Amino acid sequence: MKPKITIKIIAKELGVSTSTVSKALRDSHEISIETKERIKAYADYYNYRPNNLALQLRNQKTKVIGIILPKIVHHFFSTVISGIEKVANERGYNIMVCFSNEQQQKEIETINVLTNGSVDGLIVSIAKESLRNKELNHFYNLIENEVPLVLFDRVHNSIECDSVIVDDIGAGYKATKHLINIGCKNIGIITTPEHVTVGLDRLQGYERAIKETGIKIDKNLIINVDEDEDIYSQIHKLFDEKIDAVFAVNEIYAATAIRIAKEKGMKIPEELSVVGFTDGLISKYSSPSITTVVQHGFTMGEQAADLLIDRIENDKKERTPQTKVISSNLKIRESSKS
Amino acid sequence: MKPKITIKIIAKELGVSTSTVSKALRDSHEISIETKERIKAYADYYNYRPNNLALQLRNQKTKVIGIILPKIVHHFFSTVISGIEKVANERGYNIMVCFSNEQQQKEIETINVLTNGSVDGLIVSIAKESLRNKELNHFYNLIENEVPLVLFDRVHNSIECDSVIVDDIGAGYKATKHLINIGCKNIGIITTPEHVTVGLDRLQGYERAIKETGIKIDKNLIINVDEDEDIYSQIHKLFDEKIDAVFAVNEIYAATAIRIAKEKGMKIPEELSVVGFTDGLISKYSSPSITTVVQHGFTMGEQAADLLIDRIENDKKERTPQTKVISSNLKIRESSKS
DNA sequence: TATCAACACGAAAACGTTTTCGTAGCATTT
DNA sequence: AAATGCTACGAAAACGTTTTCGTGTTGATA
Repeated sequence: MKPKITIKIIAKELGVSTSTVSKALRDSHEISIETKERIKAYADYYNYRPNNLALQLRNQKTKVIGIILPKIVHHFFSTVISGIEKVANERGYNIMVCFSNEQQQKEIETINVLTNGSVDGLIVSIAKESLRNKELNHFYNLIENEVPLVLFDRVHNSIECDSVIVDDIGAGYKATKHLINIGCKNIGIITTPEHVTVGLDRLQGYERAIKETGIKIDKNLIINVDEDEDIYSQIHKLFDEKIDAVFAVNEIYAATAIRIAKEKGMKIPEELSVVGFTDGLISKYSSPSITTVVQHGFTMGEQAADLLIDRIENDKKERTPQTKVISSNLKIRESSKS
Repeated sequence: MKPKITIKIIAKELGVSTSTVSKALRDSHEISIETKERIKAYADYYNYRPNNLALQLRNQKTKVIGIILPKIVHHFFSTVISGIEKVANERGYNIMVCFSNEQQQKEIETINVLTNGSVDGLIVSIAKESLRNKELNHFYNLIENEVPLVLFDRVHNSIECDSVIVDDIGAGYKATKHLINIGCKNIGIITTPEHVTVGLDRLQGYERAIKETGIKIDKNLIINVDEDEDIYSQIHKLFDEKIDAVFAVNEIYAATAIRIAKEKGMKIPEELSVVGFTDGLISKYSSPSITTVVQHGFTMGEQAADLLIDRIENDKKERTPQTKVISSNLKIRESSKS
C-alpha cells in the first residue's frame, strides 16, 4: 500500500503548521482566504482524505457497529444484516460482522476483540451453546461496562439491554389458529429442543390455540428435533400418528415434512396442510409453495440498528432498556388449503 | 460506555512511567521481576486490554479486511463471506462487510471510506452497474495506490489484481453433458442477459456440449431472463417447445421450471430432467430435490482471503496477479434421472 | 579509587488528527 | 500616546500504544 498523504506532509510542503492545515481544510474563519485556497488546492490535487484511525482515536468513537451472529448462511440472519446495514449506513455507521458459530468460546473472544476500541456498540444474537449452558457472564460484563448492546431474536431476559424479538408466541398461535380455521383436527408440531426459546415460545402459541378448541394436547404430536441427530428420521416419527396438519418452526423442517408426506403418498394440501416459519426462498419456490410465518428480518435489523445508535449517541440520559416486539404475519400459500 | 483502563492510568496509579508498564506487560527483560509482577497483577485485576485503535494507528495496520458485495441476502454471497471469515479468523483478521447494492456510486463511496485507514485490503465482487457502464476507475485507482485487492466471481480482466472465479464454462459444459449422458435430446437453457458474464459463460459451456453431439443449437431453447420482467412467464415460453431437459443457471430459475412442469403435468425426472446452479437450500429441500452445479462458495471465500492476506503481508516482493479458478462439480439428485 | 558493565527505569517521539490557547502584528479607538 | 481589538497563525496537548535512546544507581573489577 502506497503511503497516503497526511496533514503533516501538506504542512511541511507548504511551510505552515498542521493546525493551519487542519483548520483550512475545515474552512475555519481563523485562516485567511488565500492560505485556505492554497492549502485546499494542494490537498485536492493530492487527493487528501483524513485518516479514519486517527479520527477514531481522537474522537473516541469509531462509527462502527459490531454484529455477532451464530452463523450467516441462513436467510433470516442475512436479512437482518441487510436491515442493520441499511440504517447504519443512513446514520453514518459501518458494520463489522463476526460469527460465533454457535460456540460460546468464540462468542466471548469476539466480544473481547470488538469491544477493545473497534466498535461503538454491539448487536448480537446469542449462540446456542451460551444459552444452553446459561453462561452469560460475558453479556453481564458488557452491561457492567455500559457497552451499548442490542440483542435480537435469541435473547435472554437476565441481560438488561435493548432487544428486538419476534412475537413467537403470537406467531405460533396465528399459525396454529390458521390450521384450525381451515378445518384441521390433528395438528402436529415440529419444534426445537426446549432450551431454544424461540422454539419453546412457538410451541406455547401452538398449545394455546389448541387448548382454545377444547382439545387436549397430545404429546405424541410434538416433535422436539435434536439437530445433532438425523432430522429426517426424527420428523418421520410424527407420521406414525394420525395427522392432517403440521406446523414446523422453520423452513427446513417444513420442507422435510412435505417430502415425507409425498413419499407416503399424502396429497398436500388435501390430506395434509403444512405451515412453516421464516419466509425464505424454500417456502417461496418449493412446490407446493409453503404457507409460512414471515419474520420480517429486515425490519428487525432496522429496529436493532436504530435502538443501538440511539443508545450510542445519547450516552448521557440513561434510558431504561427497551424491547421491540416485531409481530409476524402469515403468508398463505399452496401448502395449506383455504 | 465506561472509560476503559489504559496504560496511562496504570502508570499513574502505580507511580511508574507508561514505558515501564508497556514493557512489563510484554514481559520485557528490562523490567525487574517484582515490578512486572506488581504491574501485571494490577492490570489483571482491572482487566486491562490494549486499545485496538491505538495499536492500529501505531502499527499502521488494522488487521481488518474489507468486503464489498453487491448484496448479502443470497446464498452464494453469504457462503463466500463465511469462507472469508474462517480464514481471516485463523490468520488473525476481522472482516468489515459492506454492500454496494449493485450501485456504482455506493461502491465508490464504500471503497473510499474503507481505504482511508479502516482496512488493510479489500475483497470485492463488482456491482452490476459498474460492469454494465464499464466504469472501473475506482478499481484502477486502488491498483494505482497499491491497495491489496482480490476480486471474486464478478471480475474484470482490465483490473490487474488477484482474483478467484468459477469455471463457468466448464460448469455449463458438465451440467449439459450430464443431461446428454442420461439420454436427453432436447435440452433447454434458462440463462441471464448477455452482459452478465457468468450467464454468458455457462451458456457457452452448454453450447459446446450440445455441438459435440452433432446437434445444431436451437435458439428457441435458449431463454435469456430479464430480471426486471416477470420471471415466471418468461420461463413459461420455454415449455411451448418440445423439451425433455432444462439447464437453469440458478436455483430460482430451476425451481420455477419445476413448478411449471408440474403444472403442465410433466413427471420429473421421467419426462423432464432439470439441472440447476448453486447448491443452496432450495435445491436440497425442494421435492424433487434438484441436481445442481455446486459452486463451492465457501472455498472461493477461503481462497480469496488467503490471496489477500498473502498480498497484505508480503508487501515487499511484488507477486504478479494470480487468478484462481474454482472448478465446480455436479451434485446429482432426484430431478435428473440416472 | 577510578572505571565499567549491568540493571531498571524514564523521556520522548511516533502514528494522524483536532482543538484550545497564546501571541505577534497591525489597525482602530479614546 | 496608550489602550483595545482583530486577524492569522503556531505551539502543544490529547487520544493509547510501542520503542529507541538516555541515565542514575549499584556492584564488580582493575
